[in-house]
Amino acid sequence: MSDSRTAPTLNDVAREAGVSTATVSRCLNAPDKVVEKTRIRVLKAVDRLGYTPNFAAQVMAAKRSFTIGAIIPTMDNAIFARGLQAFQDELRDRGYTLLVSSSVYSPEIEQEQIRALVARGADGLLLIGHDRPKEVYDYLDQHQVPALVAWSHLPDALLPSVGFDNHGALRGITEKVIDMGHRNIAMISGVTKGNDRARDRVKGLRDALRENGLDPEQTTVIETSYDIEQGALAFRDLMASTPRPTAIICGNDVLAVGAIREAHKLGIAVPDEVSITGFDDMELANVVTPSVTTVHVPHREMGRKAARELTEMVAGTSKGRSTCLDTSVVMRESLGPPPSQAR
Amino acid sequence: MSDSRTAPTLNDVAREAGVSTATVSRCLNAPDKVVEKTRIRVLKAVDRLGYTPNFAAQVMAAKRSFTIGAIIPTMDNAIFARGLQAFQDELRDRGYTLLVSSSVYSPEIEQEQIRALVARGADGLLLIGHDRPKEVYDYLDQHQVPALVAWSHLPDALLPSVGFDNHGALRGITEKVIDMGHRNIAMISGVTKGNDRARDRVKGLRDALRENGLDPEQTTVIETSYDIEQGALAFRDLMASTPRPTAIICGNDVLAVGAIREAHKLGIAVPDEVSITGFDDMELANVVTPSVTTVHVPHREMGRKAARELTEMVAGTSKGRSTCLDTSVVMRESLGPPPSQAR
DNA sequence: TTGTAAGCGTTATCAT
DNA sequence: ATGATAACGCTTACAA
Repeated sequence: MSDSRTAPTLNDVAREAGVSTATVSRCLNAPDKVVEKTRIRVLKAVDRLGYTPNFAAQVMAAKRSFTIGAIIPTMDNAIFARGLQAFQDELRDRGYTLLVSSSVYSPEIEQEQIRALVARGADGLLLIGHDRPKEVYDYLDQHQVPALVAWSHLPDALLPSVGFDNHGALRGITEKVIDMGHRNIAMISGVTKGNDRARDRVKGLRDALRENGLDPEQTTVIETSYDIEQGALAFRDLMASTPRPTAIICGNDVLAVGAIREAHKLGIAVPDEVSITGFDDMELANVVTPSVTTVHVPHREMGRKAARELTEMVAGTSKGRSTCLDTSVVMRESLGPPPSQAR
Repeated sequence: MSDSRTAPTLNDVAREAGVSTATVSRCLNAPDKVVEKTRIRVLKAVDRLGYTPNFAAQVMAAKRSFTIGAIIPTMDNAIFARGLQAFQDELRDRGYTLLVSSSVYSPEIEQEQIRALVARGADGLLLIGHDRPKEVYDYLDQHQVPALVAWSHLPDALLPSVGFDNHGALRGITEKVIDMGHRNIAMISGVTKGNDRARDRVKGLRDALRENGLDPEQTTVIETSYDIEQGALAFRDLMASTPRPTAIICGNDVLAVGAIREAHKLGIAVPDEVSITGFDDMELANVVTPSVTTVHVPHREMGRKAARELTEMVAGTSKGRSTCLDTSVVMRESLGPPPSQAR
């Protein structure tokens, strides 16, 4: 039917239907502005040719893409999966398409991906956390691209955020650990450089210790990447130190699971000999043995709320409102009182 | 510096540097076609204005985007994460950007996402599995978009694929189970509709049973979505049936982990009372207790190979070669001999 | 080596 | 209600 092996354009459709390109465009974008008879004819032509609008051309002409970009630190584990899926679902409902890419926890790559997404006409951007070079913010400002931060909440940051209080959450779980009777506590944290969530969590630990008369300076904090293997390694180190901590607070469930696995391997009973806690309440946390006491984060709600807020920002209905969602500690098996000889 | 609150264009740069737009374009795309002195002047202007090329315009003019799209069934768990990360890494090395979206296991959404990605000028597409309406293939054909299938390998499919033999892999693990002495085997499978991987795995089970003198008709196969909770539910059903199976083969590690968790809850010992196997060798599988005997899939290798093949297809260097990667059974704790009274 | 200008496929503003 | 036609920002012959 078509003259050659190439995608049909508006022009082809117009010719096929015997109308102008303007009419075809209207049929597609404002059907009520064209009389039924012509419309049917045009739509038939569209069907016959299998026409799909060229997006690049649309973006150029309309300066609007109904596309939202999201850049997450990693796709390699499920930390961001649930929240992002909810984000996409809500966006779909609102007529937007989500494009995702990963920065592999590298600021340079994130910057590159931001440029890629913006250049691609993304109407808005979802970013994770607030930590990034100032020039990125300048860039967003110059290009007038609305951006929203998730997974972190800072009231007076450069960008609005739909997140939660990482500092408070970790302080909360630390308090539970202290209430259990633990006095010798260590932490396995994610890499804090360029990661405000990880940094706030460590701060939360320190503050909770201080407020309870414990010395933050005497507390070991091992920093490592979010990886089961790394969690295991860090745990092994911690168990070799004297005095051995009776509770290990992990900055993330993945690390906690790594620690639990290593404990199992070393024949150290959890929580009888050492307690372990996580953060995120990933599915993983409730599946390992013992199940992980952790901080529950309302990922789905965060994703949905972020989608709503960001689309409103894009539509110009909102200047960007920040939301702080509640987290809670989920008590499971991996946290118990310290062994009696340690008292 | 800039006249207004809008992104600078080629024209702005050209004016700023006192050259034509063609020269600016050349500086960016073919630097050696312009003399050093001009180039420096231009690049300075680019810098000063914070210029980023408008991608839509580039795509329209050059009909090339250096973008690859991937549509995966879900981001909600880690099944595709590892392979996809490797895919992206390799693409980056080759100068391509990856855009991912999820179809939520729905053919309609997949189709919509394909159109979105193609309309956005994706140079090539990565799809999961071969099962989809013919019109999708027609669409890809008409738009001349190279596409590659992963996670599945079918020699004579419409699209080339870099995957593995789902049928053979499940047959392989079933044989191990039979060799262990099991005669009463059941399966918890993923949804097979529109999913050739899941379907091939079920077929693999049936064939292995038949080849070993067992009756596939007498074997219960429960079909459910890839979800820990669903795996748990299915396991509970299976345990309530008579005669109770002594081994449960799961179509996926997520299901296996759900089953293990439920066994734990029901006080059924794994593998002493019932053996459980998985598929994929996700990180998860080696972290639960007992660890899951499963089919190892070379996800990273698959991702890298797929990226190489697809970029070659895009470049026109390859017409699309299919590769079948090897899988292997990883023996862990969840598979053991059947309880003696069941013999 | 550099500039000119014709597209690329839409949308949107005017006319008609 | 429909049709011309000028953008949109870039690439790329072709000219100079």
